[in-house]
Amino acid sequence: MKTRDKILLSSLELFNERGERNITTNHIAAHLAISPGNLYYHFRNKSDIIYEIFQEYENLVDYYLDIPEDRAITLEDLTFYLESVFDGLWSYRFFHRDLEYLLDSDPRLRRDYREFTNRCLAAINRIFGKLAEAGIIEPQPEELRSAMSLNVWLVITNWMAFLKTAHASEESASLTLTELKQGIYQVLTLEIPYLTPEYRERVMVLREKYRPVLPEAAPA
Amino acid sequence: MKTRDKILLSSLELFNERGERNITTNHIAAHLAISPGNLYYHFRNKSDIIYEIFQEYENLVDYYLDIPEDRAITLEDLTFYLESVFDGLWSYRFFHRDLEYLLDSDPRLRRDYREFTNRCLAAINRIFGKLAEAGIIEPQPEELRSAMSLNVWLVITNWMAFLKTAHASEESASLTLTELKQGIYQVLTLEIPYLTPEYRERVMVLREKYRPVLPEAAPA
DNA sequence: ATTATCTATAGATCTATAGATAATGC
DNA sequence: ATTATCTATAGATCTATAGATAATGC
Repeated sequence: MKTRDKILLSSLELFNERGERNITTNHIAAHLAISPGNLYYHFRNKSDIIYEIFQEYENLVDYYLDIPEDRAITLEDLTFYLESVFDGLWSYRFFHRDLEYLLDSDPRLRRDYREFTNRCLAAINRIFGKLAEAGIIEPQPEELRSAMSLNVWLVITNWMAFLKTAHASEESASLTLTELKQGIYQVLTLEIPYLTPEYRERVMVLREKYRPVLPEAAPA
Repeated sequence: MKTRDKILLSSLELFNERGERNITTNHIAAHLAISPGNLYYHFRNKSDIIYEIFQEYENLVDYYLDIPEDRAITLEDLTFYLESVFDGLWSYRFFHRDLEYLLDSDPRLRRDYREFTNRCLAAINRIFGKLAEAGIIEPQPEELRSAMSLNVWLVITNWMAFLKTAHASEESASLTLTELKQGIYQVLTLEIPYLTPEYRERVMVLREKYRPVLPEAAPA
């Protein structure tokens, strides 16, 4: 593998494990056993590395959220979308952790991320529309559907922070992909009141598979 | 005012305006026109300053979320709780922005914040219970009520990040308390399907007051 | 010839303390 | 006497570059 790609890969790994804020260009170079000078030969600075990693993330999610126009949607499709989005969040989990700082530091990233969010919201909205067409949920007015889509997005993008800050009783290192996917339980909770009688039971069974194991309130 | 209190106040102000990550002990001292040495006379380090500020935040929210045991809850109470929580978020808005890093840096804060979250979740849960008692929403099984409470919490604590990252078209500095409170619209959206016929219209009118003005998709 | 890499380092911070001095409260 | 403050600074990073050297591809 080319050094340039190794830098991107190691950076992602280190960012995910220890947080972007805790990783400097020195750390990345040291981890790869190359000189800092070499790293700066391939990238102008840390921001450029992050920007490229974001573009990978964006492409991945865009690819998964490509909603078919020509056919009806199924419960299996819905499961796939949810699983994929949480897979993406997991692989690039450093990103949302320091999102605000990253966007403040790089105008390109701010612009791209805003558009990315809009695409995701539009995709969620379209999924709600197709779920209604498929008779899985009751159709809702556009106004409500948009607000619901936004709530889905807020729950999805905040679930990991919740796990890392409130759930984990000790070090945050212990977070697993399985726990992360329990966020699907929370997303499906949002849809319960809108389910059609025909699908209600099937969705409840699906939801049950992701039930989070919440911690006891910590002892005083 | 005592220098110690001035340090706490200025720190909060600077953290909120420019982000905790961008503010060093030097910045705080310079802003107050005192020497760094003086700052370190009053606080052992930045973490200690943040910990005290968190305790203020915690006390404020605990005070607002004191749910009365002896009487029924009204729609005005609900409005008060929602407004208060967003007021608290606004006053200490730096906190959630860098939450994960802050908790990783200070075990006391991690422990306290976890308990704080649990108290907030319990309060939301209790509010749902009392709303049902008051005939504002339909009663729901405990299982569902807990999941709903968690979703409310996820929406509340992520709304500001959404505004700052996706909504704001230019600099993040422009965020206002009014925009922040439009998060109430999103929270009330979660409750719509559970409203009783008697209260449905009144809650919809209340919700309408907080309707967010969402941005157009940015031009390419 | 061009591309990739290393060594060495300047310059910019930041944290935190030691030690001297000034201000305050009995 | 005690509390509050300042000056000065050591020590630890981190970013980013200049300039030399090594490796690679025609």
